[in-house]
Amino acid sequence: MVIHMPCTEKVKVKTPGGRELELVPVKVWQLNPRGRKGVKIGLFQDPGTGRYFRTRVPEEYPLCS
DNA sequence: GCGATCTT
DNA sequence: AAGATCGC
Repeated sequence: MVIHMPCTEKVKVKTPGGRELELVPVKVWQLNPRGRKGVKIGLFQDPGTGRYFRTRVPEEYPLCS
C-alpha cells in the first residue's frame, strides 16, 4: 500500500531558464546509492515553458506526490 | 557510477 | 531508451 503525501510546501529553485522561483514540486523522492547518503530530488514544472525539470531539494523537505 | 523517477 | 537530478 502506498500513501501519497501531497506536495504543498514551496521550494526555492533555479529553473532551467535561470530564474529563481518558489515552486511546489510535483513529486519528491529519495535518490540513494546503496550504503551512501544520496539526495532528495524534486520534479518541477517550469511555469514559463511548461517543461519539467529535476533539481535537488533540501533534506528536510518531505517525500511527497 | 550509483540510486528513483518521469519527461522527452 | 536516454537524459537529468547531487554528492560521495
